[in-house]
Amino acid sequence: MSPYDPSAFPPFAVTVDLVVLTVRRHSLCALAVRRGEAPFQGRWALPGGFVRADEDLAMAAARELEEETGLSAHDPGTPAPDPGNGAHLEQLATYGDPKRDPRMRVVSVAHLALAPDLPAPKAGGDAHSARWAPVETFLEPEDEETGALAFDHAQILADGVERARSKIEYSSLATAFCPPEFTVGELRRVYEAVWGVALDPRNFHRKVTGTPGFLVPTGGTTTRQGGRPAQLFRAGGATLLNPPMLRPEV
Amino acid sequence: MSPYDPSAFPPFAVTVDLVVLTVRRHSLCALAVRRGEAPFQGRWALPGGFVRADEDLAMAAARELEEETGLSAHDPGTPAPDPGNGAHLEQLATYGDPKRDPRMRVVSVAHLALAPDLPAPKAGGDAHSARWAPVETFLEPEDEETGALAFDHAQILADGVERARSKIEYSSLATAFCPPEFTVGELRRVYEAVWGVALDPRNFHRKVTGTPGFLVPTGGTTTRQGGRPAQLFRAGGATLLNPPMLRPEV
DNA sequence: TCAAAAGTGTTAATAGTACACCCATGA
DNA sequence: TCATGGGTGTACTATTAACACTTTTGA
Repeated sequence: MSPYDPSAFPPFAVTVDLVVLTVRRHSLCALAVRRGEAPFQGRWALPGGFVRADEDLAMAAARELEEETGLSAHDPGTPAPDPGNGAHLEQLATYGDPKRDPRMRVVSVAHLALAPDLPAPKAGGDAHSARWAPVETFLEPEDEETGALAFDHAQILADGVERARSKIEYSSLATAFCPPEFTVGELRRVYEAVWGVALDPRNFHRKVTGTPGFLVPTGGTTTRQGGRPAQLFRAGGATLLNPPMLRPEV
Repeated sequence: MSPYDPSAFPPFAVTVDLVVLTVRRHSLCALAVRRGEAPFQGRWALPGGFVRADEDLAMAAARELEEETGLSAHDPGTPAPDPGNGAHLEQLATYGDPKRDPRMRVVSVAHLALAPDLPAPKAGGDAHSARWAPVETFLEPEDEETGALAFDHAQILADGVERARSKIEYSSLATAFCPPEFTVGELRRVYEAVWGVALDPRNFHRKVTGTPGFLVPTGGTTTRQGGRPAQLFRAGGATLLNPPMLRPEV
């Protein structure tokens, strides 16, 4: 066989699908859009679309993210250039089962985006309906109507959630769910929402403030959570946490 | 825009490329094949090929692996069904820069395979030349002739090596580099080769034998490494190590 | 008898856990 | 004044790192 014969190859469509996660009201939420056409018409799905002919995969994902949410994306490597409305974006995995789309052979390169809770709902470039809902709504749907994502999107979402849950253990990625300036308590509530556990506020405080490069104080304080004023922090330069945050068992 | 219009989409070729790693003579080695045709004719490249029209991505990767090495693949989830010549195989990442192949738009879904040192060299289904070489040969090539992989394969290899290096920290994946039965010392030399560090044999022994489910003794012993006879072990059922192996700094 | 690798014991330093306790604000 | 989170101190435990020491083989 000739492994690189350019003349004879089966044609594929390539799409990007997005797992967009945020933390709202103490729970981890994902963005879903309602499908306007067959197949799976009327069902909820992950946002996504075709990769264009001249476009890199990361570019396509960033474009789709911007179209759906108004968020600009920044690469994992570089710190947020636009802290106001930037989101973390990284490639997740690729899904290529021959039967995953009933119409044709589609390979989808899924991406994972993590965003702070958006003050503006969704900047709808398109007029289609979209919503944030707790990930359990889609992963353990009680009702086909409100849950049960189209295609293999439930699997993609599950993989994205798992990636987020494990990656905040050993990286500073949890700050991607926070506004540009945030308190230690707000960061702790992100961990609690993503992991679905309760953490000791005292030990958490010592841990994150004691990890060099994780948080840098801005000098300001806030009382937006009530109680004693809390120091405000920005995300520091460190991306890898050593030692990691420990996710409680059970 | 219509995100799922099946009639108008740019056609892509989809390939799988393989980062196949093994440990030989105390160093981490990768499999490369020599390209017989343009572009990059005569240069070394990662093994790979087109995904067929009716084939899943994992199937395509397993097929290419078998064609190149004679190794059967087993999924990360399931324990090796054929401990004799099975390899660990998992998806790595997808590379889709529009210019990564000068001929046409090719999206490559890279996979990572980890195999024990093969007694038989390579079962060449094809007659093309192939070789194992230390990963540094390709990642820091002193000479274009012997190193310098084709396309973006140096980046793919670097990503695969990084994945392997980090994953043996918190999983039992290092056993994929070992024969079906192995000693603690052999497992330690795998860690040392992959990380490029020296580990304390005494603490390593306590650590791996004390982690439940990591290793199960077979009852046999061997003196194939010289010195006092060492117990033989098989890989246990555990896939996640908690607490993880710690990679020394620097 | 010696070298080489396997394996055990011990100890000091480090890091995590569980809580008692105080602080600064708004209502 | 009280409730609410923010933040510090401290004792206890678990894990790691360093290394002395014994065991069992082949040469």
